[in-house]
Amino acid sequence: MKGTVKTPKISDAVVRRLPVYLRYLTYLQQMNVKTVSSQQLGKFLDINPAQIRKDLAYFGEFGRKGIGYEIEYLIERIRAILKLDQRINVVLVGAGHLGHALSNYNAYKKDNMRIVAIFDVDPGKIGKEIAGLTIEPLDRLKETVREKKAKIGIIAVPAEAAQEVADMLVAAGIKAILNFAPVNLKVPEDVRLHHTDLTTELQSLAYYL
Amino acid sequence: MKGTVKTPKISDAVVRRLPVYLRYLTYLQQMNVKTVSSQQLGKFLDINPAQIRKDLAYFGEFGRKGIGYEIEYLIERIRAILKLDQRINVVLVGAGHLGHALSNYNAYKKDNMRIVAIFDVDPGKIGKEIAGLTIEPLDRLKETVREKKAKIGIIAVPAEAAQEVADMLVAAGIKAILNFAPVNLKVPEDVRLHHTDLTTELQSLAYYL
DNA sequence: TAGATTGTTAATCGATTAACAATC
DNA sequence: TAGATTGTTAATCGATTAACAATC
Repeated sequence: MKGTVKTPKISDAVVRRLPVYLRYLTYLQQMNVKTVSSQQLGKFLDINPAQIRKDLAYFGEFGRKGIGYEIEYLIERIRAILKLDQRINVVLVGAGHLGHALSNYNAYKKDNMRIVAIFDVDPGKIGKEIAGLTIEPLDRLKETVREKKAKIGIIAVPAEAAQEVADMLVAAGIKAILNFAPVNLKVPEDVRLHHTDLTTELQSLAYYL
Repeated sequence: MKGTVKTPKISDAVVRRLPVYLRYLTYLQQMNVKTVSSQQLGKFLDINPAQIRKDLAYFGEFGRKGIGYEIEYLIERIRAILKLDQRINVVLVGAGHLGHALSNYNAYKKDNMRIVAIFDVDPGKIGKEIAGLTIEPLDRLKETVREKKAKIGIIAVPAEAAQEVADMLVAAGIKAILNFAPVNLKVPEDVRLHHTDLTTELQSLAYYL
């Protein structure tokens, strides 16, 4: 399938900066600031102002020459770009401490992103509540993903179980996975896989000592 | 330029791949594999073989032409590069669910990296044990960092408290910080700061839906 | 040996930064 | 208006990939 060139290819680096902009803009909004320039944003975030302007310009003309960006409007636009203006349901697999920590992020403000189900294999955990959600057995995954129309899956299980869980998420129709297990997962090309790994973070940090 | 030794500047991207190599090499070692080529490594890790060879060549000639890399030796060398052959003490601030999850990574094999102290401000938590460590009050931070010769600090506190904790870690002499709070911290230039942020990860993932 | 694979240089690709006309 | 700031093109920088002589 070549040729659907509607959107210019946006690099992952750009996409990853958008939530960073969003967070600071939201903070400024709370401070009752109305407009901000790429200069000011860049100074606080340690990002080159030209880069900020370029990042935003991929998606439209959000600023006003001589003025800067109107904060409320820019927040609205970035949220739309990231699809945060729509309801996005997330399922979480693994109800250990990490799973607990993650489910608490649920309380996240006016975000439409919500963890709507938590799964575990441990019979001792199944049936218990975390953050208002009842822990379900893993074999309910596919059914629940369908029922809740979940689009994102989070893997917070031990490394040994992670690939199996990933396969189950894929089989359930999940197209975006955030993996916290310290292992390189294999997923089909049409599934977006992000990986956050404490071990890797700490080990690479050690290099700079 | 005879006599001038150019210290090749190693990019962060390279450093971040080393732990990934290390993890797969360790797996291969457990599988009793003795040697591996950049080709094989690259195929499994989805990394260009030339890049793997180049990454490793920054640090020395670890392979043998026509053969590949001897796994045990390469593991040893990467561990030395990352300073994982030395004892590295880590302090963790924040004994919530995330802190719990992080301290469990302690059990990490033959790693010489160890979380040696956990801090919190909550009087209800101070004195309790996590993973064999007694939670200390935050005002003991400086003293404990010195006593234990800790080199890395992990911030696992709410966003509002994160900058203050960062300042305390810096004041205590910590030179490398891993921040899990969803906020942009300011630290002196000589302090290495890495940031892992669930919110940002999830939000950027939403873009790809 | 001959095939395989490294280490390294050169080529390519992509991302960041500088510069500036347009314009608020 | 005149100063400020965007959006965008051009220049630069850096990272990835290809290619290949050296050699196991």
